Amino acid sequence: METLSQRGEQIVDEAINLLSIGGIPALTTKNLAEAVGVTEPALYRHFKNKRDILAAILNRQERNMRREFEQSAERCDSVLDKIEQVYSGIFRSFAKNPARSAVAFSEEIFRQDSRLAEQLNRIMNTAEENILSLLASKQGKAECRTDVPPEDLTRMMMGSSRFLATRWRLGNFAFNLEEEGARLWQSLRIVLAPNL
Amino acid sequence: METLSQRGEQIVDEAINLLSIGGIPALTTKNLAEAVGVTEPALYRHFKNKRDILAAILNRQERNMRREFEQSAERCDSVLDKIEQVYSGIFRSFAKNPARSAVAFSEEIFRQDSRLAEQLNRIMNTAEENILSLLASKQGKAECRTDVPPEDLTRMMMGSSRFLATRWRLGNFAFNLEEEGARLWQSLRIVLAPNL
Amino acid sequence: METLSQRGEQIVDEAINLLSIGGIPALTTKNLAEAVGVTEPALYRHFKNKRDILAAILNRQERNMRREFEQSAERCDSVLDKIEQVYSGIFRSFAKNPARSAVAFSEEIFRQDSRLAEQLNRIMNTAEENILSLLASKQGKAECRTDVPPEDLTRMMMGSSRFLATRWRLGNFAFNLEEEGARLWQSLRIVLAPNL
Amino acid sequence: METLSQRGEQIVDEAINLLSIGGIPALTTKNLAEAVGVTEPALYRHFKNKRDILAAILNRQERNMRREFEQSAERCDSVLDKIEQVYSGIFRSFAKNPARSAVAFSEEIFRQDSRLAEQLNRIMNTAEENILSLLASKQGKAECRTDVPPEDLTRMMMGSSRFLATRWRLGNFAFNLEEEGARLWQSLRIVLAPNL
DNA sequence: TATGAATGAGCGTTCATTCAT
DNA sequence: TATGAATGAACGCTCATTCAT
Repeated sequence: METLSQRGEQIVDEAINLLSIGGIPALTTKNLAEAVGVTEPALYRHFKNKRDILAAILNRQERNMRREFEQSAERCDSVLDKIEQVYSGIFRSFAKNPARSAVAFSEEIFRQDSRLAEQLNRIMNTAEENILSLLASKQGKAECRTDVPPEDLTRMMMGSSRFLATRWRLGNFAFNLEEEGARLWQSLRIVLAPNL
Repeated sequence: METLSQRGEQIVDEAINLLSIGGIPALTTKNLAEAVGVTEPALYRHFKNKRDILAAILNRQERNMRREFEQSAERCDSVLDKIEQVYSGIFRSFAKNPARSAVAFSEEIFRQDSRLAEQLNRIMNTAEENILSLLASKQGKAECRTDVPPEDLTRMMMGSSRFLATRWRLGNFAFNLEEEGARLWQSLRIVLAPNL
Repeated sequence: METLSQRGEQIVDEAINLLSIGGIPALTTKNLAEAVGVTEPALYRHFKNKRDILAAILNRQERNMRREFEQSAERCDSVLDKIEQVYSGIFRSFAKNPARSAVAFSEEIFRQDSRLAEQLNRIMNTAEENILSLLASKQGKAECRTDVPPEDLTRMMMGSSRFLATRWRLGNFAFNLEEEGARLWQSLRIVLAPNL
Repeated sequence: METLSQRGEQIVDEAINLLSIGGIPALTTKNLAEAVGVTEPALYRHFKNKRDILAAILNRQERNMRREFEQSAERCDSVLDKIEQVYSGIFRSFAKNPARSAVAFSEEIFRQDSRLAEQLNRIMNTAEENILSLLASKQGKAECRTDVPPEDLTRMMMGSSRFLATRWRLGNFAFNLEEEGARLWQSLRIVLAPNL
């Protein structure tokens, strides 16, 4: 988790960019060097190998996710508001830059390498735990039904949100993700509302 | 959609196998030919190119999915039972052959090629529509709450099920997918139950 | 020089066709079989290998050339008329089917194989000798200048005609070969006319 | 038309060599790399692809041709001398390295690719125009007959010279090209001499 | 007379990475 | 901190040809 040089950050920027635009196949050292404006060997000044670049992408992802949760925590009181805000934020950023959403769904690249897979798993765990701890709070229990385990509530929220985004990507961004996402969360709130 | 020769089917079998074990990077013509027990050029008697092999994998996937829905339709009366049965079937088959689950989550490989992406999208559409039409039936309306759009109910079912499988895969198959899946569906049934 | 079966002739037809349309790279056994409407191995019923197909093409070429000279010999009295007629016939057939002219200029393919090269050389020899013997005849001597060796006169006629066709091909058939060819022969007749 | 690195020039050298010795079939990246003494990928540091290597060969050809004309222009006064010198120079270099002549007659390889074909056409155009402009000069008009269009005179000179070389190549370099070439030009000079 | 299935050899090209400077 | 030059390994694919039927 050492901090990166400025060039290092730029490399990660461009790597994410390439991943967005052309998927894994586009993330070659050649393309990356070109995008950064240096030669290929220069990349190896900043990262031991390509895997480390992928790891750095995940680090960035993790940091962003953490920040998202922290910010939403400060902004509102309602637990469900906090969670929805995180997802509506994600939907908004995807909608603004559809290609960018590719990165979030590139699990399969990272799964090839066990260290990266673990890192990715940790990220999803963190997200899940964030939500779980919100639901477990006193306020969380007041806002949500308690007749089903909070783990399953979490899965419904995260799962349906992710699923919506997946469908949106696969369907070539044909529908309005933000609107549809808002509608989905309306439904989630009804469905997950406290039992009588 | 022409039917494949026996060799053709075998090639698809082995392709899925390779994809399961090592992901896309493992699905090379060399590995595939070796797995099938022929030389590389022999593959090209049965498929025009590698893309067509990927397309055949998706075809297989589609066929399987359709069959799953048809079989479950025959077996039980309850609409929710039918849907759950499809997913418990999937969970069971994943559990039996964890590596195999990779194929179901290889969306990003297929997204690189527009024709394949469309095919994949169609598959997911079909699954979604299958569920939607079950929910839209008279019996479906009786078994599920009607205060949220059926599209969102579908997303919750599909999304949370997929999410569970994703977590299972990312966590290296550490928990019992079938059990946890059953538990999830118990929760789904509670949450999606008719509003009094 | 055994005569070919009907299928054999058809194969040569289509081989010439392929050569015309796409040059040497297009003359693959796969393309050829497809054009003929059989499978690849079927070609080997009629020819021992690809080289023999090329040889058959040259045979065809040779036969055509011979016929051309024979026909022109019958038709007119003037020696120069006879020669010009052969070339204007060639120009006409090229103009009618420009692609076809490719075959006549595919020397380099044939040169790779010594047997084919020899065959090709024999064809050109025959043409040259045909012209030479016409020039050597009493009438030939009357119609042409005799202050330069007839070999060189021949080279000028054949060379400039071939050169014209080459330029036409390289320039993508941009000018009217028949017209320009007629003009060239007008000049040739002036230049080669009897001295004083 | 950027200038090549030293390695780049060496690659072109060896490419021409291979083309000379074994024709197009011999000009494979594998052979070329071997001839240069590097591995195949190294070629791609200097040329984007094989086509660009072919283009570089043509560039070299073009440069040589231009130089030839320039040098002959400086050396003598007579227009016909200048032209003959170019061709006797070509004959001499062919005679010195017979295989090398293959490159000059590899039109059909280059014709397969439209960009290369155009380049080749431009080369021949340049040669033709060089000669034409010499003939069109005041001195040219004095040295050559004017009762036929200079275009046709050019065709006779270029055509018969090329034809001689073609026959020489096809006949396996059996006769002395330089001598025979000199004889041909003697004849050309007689035939193309001013009409009294 | 033809086919379906396969093969050995080879193609041009790209990959991540290294080394000397 | 970067570059120019190169590499081993692999890629997807096509070639002419053969064999059993």
